[in-house]
Amino acid sequence: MSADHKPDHAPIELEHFLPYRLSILSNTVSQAIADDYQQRYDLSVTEWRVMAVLARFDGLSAREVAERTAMDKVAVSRALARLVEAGRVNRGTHDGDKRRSVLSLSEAGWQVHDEVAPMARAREREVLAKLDQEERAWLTRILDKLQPVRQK
Amino acid sequence: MSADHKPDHAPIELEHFLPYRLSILSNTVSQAIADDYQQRYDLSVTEWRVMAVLARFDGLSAREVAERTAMDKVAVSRALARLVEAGRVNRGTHDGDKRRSVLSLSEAGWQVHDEVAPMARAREREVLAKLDQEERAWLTRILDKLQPVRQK
DNA sequence: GCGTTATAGTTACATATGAAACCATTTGCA
DNA sequence: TGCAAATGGTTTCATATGTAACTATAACGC
Repeated sequence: MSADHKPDHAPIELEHFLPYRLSILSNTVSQAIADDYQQRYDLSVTEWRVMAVLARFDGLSAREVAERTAMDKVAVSRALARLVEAGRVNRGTHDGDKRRSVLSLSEAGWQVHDEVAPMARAREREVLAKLDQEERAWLTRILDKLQPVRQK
Repeated sequence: MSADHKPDHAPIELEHFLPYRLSILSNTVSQAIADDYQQRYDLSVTEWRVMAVLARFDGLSAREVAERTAMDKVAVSRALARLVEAGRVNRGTHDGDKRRSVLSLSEAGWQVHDEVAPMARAREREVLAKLDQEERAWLTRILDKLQPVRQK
C-alpha cells in the first residue's frame, strides 16, 4: 500500500534496473515462442537451440554445439540424448577421433525444424513490430556493443 | 567445420535472433551481479529481488511482492521462507485478514540490503558504461516500448 | 613407446523451478 | 446466516539445471 521512500537506505527501483528489465523481457519473449512448440512437439528450448545450430552447421560435435548455443556441455549432452532418442538427430562417431560425435538432423528432425523455425521467426517479428525502423537499428547496435562477441 | 547454408530449409541464425540474444545478455548480466553476493551472503537472485521490493515498499503481502517482482507466488513463498528463517525479513499477519502476511526487512535485512544494493548498482553502471549517452537513452526508450508495462 | 595431461562426453548428486493440489480464511450472495 | 466461490499462502511432485566426478580417447613430452 504505502510506498515508503527511504532516502537513507537508497533502495533499488527494480522497474528501472537494467538487469531486472532484461530478465523480464527475455523471459517473456522466450516463453511466448516456447509456448508455440513446447507441448506441441515435446521440445524444450535447449533442444530447439541445438536443432537450430545443427540446421545451419551440419556435422558439428557436441562441444561445438555447446559453443554455438552458449549452453554448457551437460545441457547439450542431455538435449542430444533426448533428440537422438526421439529420432530427430543422427549421432555418429568422428573418423579420426572416437571421442567426438558427429551430429546432424534426421529427416524427422528437419521436418520439425521446418515447422518450428517459421513460428519462431514470426514471434520475433511480432516483438520487433513494436519498434520503428530507427529503434530497431539502435537495438541491434546496442546489443552488439553490450554483447561480448564470444565467437571463438 | 563446414558452415553449410541450406537455403531450402532457411535455418535461423541464432546470433542475430532477438530472443536468443536477449537471453544470453540477460543471463550474463544477472550472473555477473549474482556472483558478487550469491555465496558471500548466501542469497539467491529471487531472495535479493524480494528484499529489494521490501526495501522500497514496507508491509507488503506475499502476493504483492510477487506482483512487484514478476515472480510467481511459489517462488516468493520459498524465498520468504528462507529470508524469514535467516532473520532478514519479519513476517506478521494482517490485522483484518488472517490469510495475508505483512512483510518488512529486519535490521539484519537492511544491513544486507545496504551492502548489496551498491554492488548491484555498480555492476549496472559497468554494463551501461559500454554505451554512450545517446545509446543509453535509446535503450530505455526501446525497453519501455517492448515491455508491456504490467504495473497493476 | 609410455606415462602425464588434456579433451569429449556422460553420469550422479544436489538444488532450483513450475504446475497442481492443498489448507485456511474471507467474500459474495441467496 | 450459511454455503459456494475466490483468495493468500504452503506443500508436493515431477522436471530442469549446474557442479563435480567419472570414463574413454587422444595429444604431448621425453
